[in-house]
Amino acid sequence: MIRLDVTPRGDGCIAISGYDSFDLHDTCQCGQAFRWVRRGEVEEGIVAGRLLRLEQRGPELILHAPTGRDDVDVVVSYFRLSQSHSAIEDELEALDDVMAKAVPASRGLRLVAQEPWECLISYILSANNSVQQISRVVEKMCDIFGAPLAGDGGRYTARRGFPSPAVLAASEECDIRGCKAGFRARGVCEAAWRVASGELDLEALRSAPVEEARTSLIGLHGVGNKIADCVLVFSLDKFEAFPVDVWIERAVRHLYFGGAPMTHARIREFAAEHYGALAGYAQEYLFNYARTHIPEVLRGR
DNA sequence: AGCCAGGACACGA
DNA sequence: TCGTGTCATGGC
Repeated sequence: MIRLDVTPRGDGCIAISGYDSFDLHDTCQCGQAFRWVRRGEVEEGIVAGRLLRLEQRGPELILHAPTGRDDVDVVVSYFRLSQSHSAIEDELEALDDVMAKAVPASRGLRLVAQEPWECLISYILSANNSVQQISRVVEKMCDIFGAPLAGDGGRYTARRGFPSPAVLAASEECDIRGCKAGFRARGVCEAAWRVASGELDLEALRSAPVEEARTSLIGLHGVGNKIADCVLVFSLDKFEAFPVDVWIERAVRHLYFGGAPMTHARIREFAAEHYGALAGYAQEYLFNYARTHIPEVLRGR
């Protein structure tokens, strides 16, 4: 547990400092969450219906024009700033020579605590899709179905909050398709029905055992192992999960097994055994590393 | 023009 | 239980 310093400043900003290893841009732009927009040095995002505008200046994280005093709490818990992240990075780096390269390449990359509902829908939209396109579809859904932001009054952005389960449950599948969701629209609607009706309680999954939570998620149309694992790691604090996508598959095969073909099941098995409770963190460093170093990876380092 | 993207699913062998 | 075609959409 880390003690943070929170300092209100004359210009209306609030400065947060005292956290250890944290890189704002890497964390916001790595593709784990889809609503962060980089505007110069400022990262603009919407969390819990609040507009957050953040800037990292050396050891300080500046929160621009907070709309309420508990914006700080949202920022701290979303980025897990009270957590000692360098301890996790140290442990991973010491684990093997792949991590010894992957971690320094993205030092300060955090696993953010997304809201489970937004995370679930975002990742249903991620199936066979690109980060860029996922972001575009999510933003369009917010434009059409989302509520205006509390407190902002349109001063800084015209963006809206993520649509509630009730609103999406009341929408038509063809309207979701209109946001360019494609074949994923059915899964979005079905998830909305199940959550809005109370049949699926996402918050309750946070305190459930991993396997139980995974089984509940996989019961949804359009949610298989990979997407379930993303929801588990990125929003339900199940850091032992290890989402295997095309990039992770390449990274594990080429960096650990000499390029030999492997099933996803075998990769997940390897991750559980090799990374244990830190698998989710390892996965995020590998994902970034593979995406930025993939030519070397494919050429055999 | 074709291949790929933070996959899942139904189908057939 | 394993592979394979299919599903929208857009960027490269």
